[in-house]
Order: sequence, then structure tokens, then C-alpha cells
Amino acid sequence: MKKFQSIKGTKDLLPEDTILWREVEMAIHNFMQLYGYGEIRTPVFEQTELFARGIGEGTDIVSKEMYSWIDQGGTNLTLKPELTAPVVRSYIQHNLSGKSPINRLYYIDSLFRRERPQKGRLRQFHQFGIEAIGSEYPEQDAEVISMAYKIYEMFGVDELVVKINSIGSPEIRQPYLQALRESLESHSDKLCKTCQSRLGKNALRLFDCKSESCKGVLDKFAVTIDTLLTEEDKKHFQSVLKYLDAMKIPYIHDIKLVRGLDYYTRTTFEIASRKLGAQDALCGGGRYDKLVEEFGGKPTPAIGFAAGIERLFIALDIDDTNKPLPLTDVYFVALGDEAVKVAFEIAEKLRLEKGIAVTVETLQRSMKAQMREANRNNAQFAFIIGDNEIAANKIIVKTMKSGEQQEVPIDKIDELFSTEHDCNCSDC
RNA sequence: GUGACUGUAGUUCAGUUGGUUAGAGCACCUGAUUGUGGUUCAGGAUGUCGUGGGUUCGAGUCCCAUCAGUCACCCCA
Repeated sequence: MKKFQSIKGTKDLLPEDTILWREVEMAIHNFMQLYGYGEIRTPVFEQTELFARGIGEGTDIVSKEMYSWIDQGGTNLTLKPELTAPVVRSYIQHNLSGKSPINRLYYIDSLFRRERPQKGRLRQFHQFGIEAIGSEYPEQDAEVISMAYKIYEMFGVDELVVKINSIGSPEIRQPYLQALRESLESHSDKLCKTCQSRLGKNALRLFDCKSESCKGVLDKFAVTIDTLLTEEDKKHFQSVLKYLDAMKIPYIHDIKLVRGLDYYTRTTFEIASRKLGAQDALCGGGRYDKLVEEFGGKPTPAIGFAAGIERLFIALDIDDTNKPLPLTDVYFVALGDEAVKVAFEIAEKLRLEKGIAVTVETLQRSMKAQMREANRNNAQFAFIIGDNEIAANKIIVKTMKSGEQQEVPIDKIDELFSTEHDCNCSDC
């Protein structure tokens, strides 16, 4: 018999995991609300062309990592590999610019890229992120970058490194690439093999090379982008840095920080943590002042970031020992079918009227086995009911922690919870 | 797409130069306690040794292929 298993690079989240995921998601929702950002949810798939034009045909994402197919109607569709393009599409489609000149949006979502899985990289993975659409001013950059920083601070992630750079307007991209190639042409023999091929097809990525000898060559000979920035670009960038200083956000101005997606302009940034291994970027983002126009909207400046949730978990050092326990308030130990009937009735009443989490035995197990289950479920109380108790119209209430137990008349059960009880649940 | 390493019970892992019936801790189940968990004690079940082929009298162990996982490259969150 064939055993099915989840697709390579995808993960099941079991109850022990989802408790934590929900906590993290709730924290993100609360955080975003504090900054006045509204949640946006877009469909899991879009027209392939949206990503091809938004992210860029030449990028690895579009050229080899997308899950794309032709549907029965002949439309070319793609599971979303990132969210800026869908959000911008939605922004234009629903005319959000007409409702307000500034739209602050955030999302928590699943993304799909067909890459070889490794630490901090999956084929279905999760990101949260924000898109602030409408402001060209540096204070918007500062707001977005500070939010990325503050949310990691809130989660208690340490060893944060914020890298920031300006890559200028799209107009200087081509001249810069040309200048970069020219500056390195005569030294290309000193570069590693991958860098030699990068020089031709993806020159900006040269700066990511980890080889010491390549770094040396680059430091010595490579033209950096700041030499081509316009006065306005420079002024904008300096203002962003000034705001960050004022907010006491530490950063490194990394003139080698470039981002892979075509739509970025001016400010780009990245937050990394040493905890993560080779894929050390927790989040990345930047300005994309031309994308709305590119998609047929009015010229509208924007900036955002995207943050990997799985990578956040790695940075948080979550393991089995600090995972929260599954919780219930009451485990109903029921002996015999009459007892089960009564237990169901009482359980339902407590759930509805008192908001108490009650689990009723459904395996007809021995009392010993049921008690063990109560313990495993981390129940605060075991309610024990059998023929004797039914005859006396009582149930036995055992406090698991102390081991004490008392008989309580069935019609007085809800009084146990009449005042604020010492609830087990994670919400209170 | 490329490379390295790893696949043995639910889980974490032992398993000698190839040798009979493949083990341990934890978890699970039963009992000690006829209706009382978490501690203790006694016992119990559990495996197509990832899969397929090959070498051999004999393969968990050696060889080949394949699949899966992990990490790294490329690239990205």
C-alpha cells in the first residue's frame, strides 16, 4: 500500500505547533493595528503575467521557481511567489488611491517557490509584510523600516543587524550596471566562476559573494552605486537615516546591499540574524516607486517589506521544550453509557454558559486509563461519573494538581466556576 | 538545477571484521490498586532495518540504482 506524504518542502503544522503559530499571528495583527495598518488578503493564485512583469522576467523566481499551470480555460496561472505584485494589483483594481492618498496595508500569507529546501527555506512558506502605498517622502521609509525593526524587538529576537542602502532611481540602473561591468572587466580572471557568470547576467549579485578573494577584488575595483545617485536620491537617503537615528534604530549603511527583484528603487533594506545559518535574512524590503505605474495605475510611490515567518521561528529558538502544552479545563471521566449521556449534557452546559473547555471520554476506557488521559490533557479538574454517582445525583470533582476530591450535586456543578476560575486557557 | 551527509520501533538512537530469533531510553498499553492520574514496581506490544536490484552459503551491515530527509551552492523571506 502506497503511503502518502507531504510534498517536498511543505510542512504540516500539528496542534502542538499551531498554538504557537496562532500566538505569533495574533501578535502580528495587534502590532499592525497599533501602527494603523489594515489587513489585506489576496487570492493564492494570480495570472502568471502579473509576476513576470512585476518581479522581472530575468529573476530566478520567475524564470525557474514558480508553480505555474494552464487551467482548463487556457489561462496561465501561478501560485503566488511573493506579495507585493498581488497587493499592488489589488490596490489598483479597487481604486484604493481614490479612497485615500495613502494606504497602509499588511498581510500574513503562504507563498510558493520551487526551490531546493534547506534551513529557513521551504517550497510553501509564510510571510508577513507591509506595503505603504502613496508617500514618496523619507518619513515613510523610516516608518516602514522602524516597524520591521520594532516587531523583531517585540518578539525578543536578538543579534539583529539592519542593513540599508539606496539603489537610486530606475534610470541609473542600466548606466550603473554598465559602469560596474567596465570597472571589473579587466579583473574578471581573479573572480570565482559564479562571479564571472554573474558579471554577465546578474551583476548586482556580485556583492553577495562569500569568497574572500572576490570580496577583495570588489572592494578594490568595483564601482559602487552611490557614485551615480542623483542629488535628490542622496538627499532622500540622508533624511531616512536621520529619522532612523532619531528613533534610535541601529543600522549599517551597506553600499553593497542590492535586492534581487526588479521593482526596487531608492531605499532597500534587510534585517538579518546570526541565528539563521546560510539563509540569514529575516526580512527584506524597499521602495518600489514605479510599480503601480507599471501595472497601469497612476504614478504612485510605495515602500514595503516582507518577512519570513519560518525564519522568525528559527531566530526565536523554538524547540520541543518551550512549546506550549495543549490545554483543557475539565476531563470528564465517564463510566458506562448512562454516565456518558449525563456527561455530555453537563459538558455542553459548562461550555455554553461558563466558557469552560470540557473533554468527554469517548473510548470506553478503564477509569485508570481515563485518569491518565486527563493528566495528559493537562486538565485542571477530572469530573468522575459512574452508576453510583448517577444514583446519588452527584459527580466527583477531582482537582488534578492537589489530588483532592469532593462530591458535588449535579445541579451545583456550575457553581464551581461561578467566580473567575483559575483558567488554563491561553487567552486569559 | 549542483554537491555533501543521513535513512533501523510512535520518537531519539545503538547494532562489532557480513553470521542464528534486530536492541535500549523515552512514549504507549496492562497489572500491582475489582472505580482514581502525575511518582514507584512488575510485565507487554511495536519494525516490510526507506524502496528495488546485485554480491554472498548467509546482508541492517558490502555494491548499484531510486526515493526521502538534512545542510550547503545558486537565489531568496
